[in-house]
Amino acid sequence: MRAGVTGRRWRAREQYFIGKMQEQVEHIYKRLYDHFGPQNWWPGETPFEVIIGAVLTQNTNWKNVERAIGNLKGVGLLSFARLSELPVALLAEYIRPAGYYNIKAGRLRNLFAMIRETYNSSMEEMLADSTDSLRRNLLSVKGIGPETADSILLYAANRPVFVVDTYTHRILSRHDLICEDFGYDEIQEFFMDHLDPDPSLFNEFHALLVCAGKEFCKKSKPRCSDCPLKGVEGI
DNA sequence: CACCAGGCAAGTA
DNA sequence: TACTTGCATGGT
Repeated sequence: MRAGVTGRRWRAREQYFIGKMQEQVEHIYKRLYDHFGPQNWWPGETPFEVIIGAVLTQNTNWKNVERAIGNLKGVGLLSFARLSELPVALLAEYIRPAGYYNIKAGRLRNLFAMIRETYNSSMEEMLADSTDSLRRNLLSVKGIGPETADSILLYAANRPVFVVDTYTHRILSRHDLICEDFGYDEIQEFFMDHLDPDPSLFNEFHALLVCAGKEFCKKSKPRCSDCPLKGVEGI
């Protein structure tokens, strides 16, 4: 009996904090949206282009990625059939502007091999797989980590998966919304536990965080004076 | 000139 | 397990 009452109180208390956290996460989104407006991130014309972009943008400015993709597009190589047959040294040359071009050429080849073996070289088949299965298969590829995998899931496959990047970690920890030592999965949970699983919301939210990071949360500027999240703190 | 960008894996102790 | 290093171009 007493245990029941305690349990109820504990649950009520827990519900209260979950509610507060939800408000907080939605509040962050609203602040960013009000300040930056809709981003409408469509990082490619086709799912395949989005996938290539996701790998090429690893620790790299998007502007450089556009150049690399432009090179491939310019010679009509931007399809799985053409690109997966291209010799790795040649692929590296085309994507040179994206930096780390030898590493990334190898990573793309690893990804192509997985698509060939697991999804019969079919984009359609791959994009029709379940979110969990596709994520596992992407993570099994050498050179595809959690952020790249989740970017593909969200931006190419339109799945409700929150993408975490260095800006996300930096912004949240500087505002004491998460612990500094939170890892990728913990940060992802922070969002996914408190938001409706809506791909377009996750898409916009991630884009807004990147936008805010670029302007107000540089590595070199420990504190920023007029960031749109000023005053927002953890509970 | 220095520092940074929408990471990831391999090496070291 | 926890920390460090290599990978590389192009912009500020």
